[in-house]
Amino acid sequence: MSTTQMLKGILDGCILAIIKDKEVYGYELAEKLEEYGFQSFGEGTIYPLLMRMQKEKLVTSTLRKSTAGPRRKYYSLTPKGELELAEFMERWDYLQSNVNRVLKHEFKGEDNHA
Amino acid sequence: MSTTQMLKGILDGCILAIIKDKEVYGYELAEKLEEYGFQSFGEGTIYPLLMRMQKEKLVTSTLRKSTAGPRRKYYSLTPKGELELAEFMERWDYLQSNVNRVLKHEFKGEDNHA
DNA sequence: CACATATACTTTGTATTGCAAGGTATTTTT
DNA sequence: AAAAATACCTTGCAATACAAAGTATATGTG
Repeated sequence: MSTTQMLKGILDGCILAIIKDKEVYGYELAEKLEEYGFQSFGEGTIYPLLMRMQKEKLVTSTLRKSTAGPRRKYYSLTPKGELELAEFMERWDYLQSNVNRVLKHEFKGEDNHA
Repeated sequence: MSTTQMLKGILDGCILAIIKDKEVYGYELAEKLEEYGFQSFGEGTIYPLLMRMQKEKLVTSTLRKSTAGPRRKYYSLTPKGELELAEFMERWDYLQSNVNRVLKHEFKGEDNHA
């Protein structure tokens, strides 16, 4: 039971959302996630995830020169990725509702205005 | 990317919350979760989880006779379990905020009243 | 009583995924 | 030339939801 486990299947969606907003490269992504309040993510988390998403054709990548190091791999959403993001948001809303209901001991359909 | 993955580390907390409300046995738990809006959970999910939580001393169990089958194993929270539940709720709030911020593209500290 | 059915719990194995650790390559700075 | 920062990749591990198959107990039916 840790924060780590709770990110499973959720980090994907967050990354899709960030990429949709703006083309991003991996190294930059870790920083962005922190700006949104998340803990700091290591590279062992970010890169494999991005590569997995590319394999599933949710994102595409293009290499671009950097002014301060090796070339960056910029990722952007594919149409399939946009669809996946939309589906993720639905799943997330659903999950949120259910968990919050459990924590407040409200059955579905019950309206329990405190 | 599935709903399954998104439950990791969250289902624990939900079960703790349900048990805190009222002593519950495994078979019954699956039904309860559905009442809260979740999909139906198989036994391969519920039982191992309960046993794991007992191993971690978050819950205790007592066998009681049933009128309609073999004895039921009723679970209730230990003080450690209550603490864990409280910590889970904090983690959950935190996660919820962060994910929702990402989905709305609001940085932390930014107030973005539409 | 024998047999089916529903209830109730256990065990084993698998797939997914976040993450640490170690490795490689490129650019700027000293 | 050497060091440091940037940027990406690979391997291996641990946690966990879940399916599948197994075991045992109570009730109901012929």
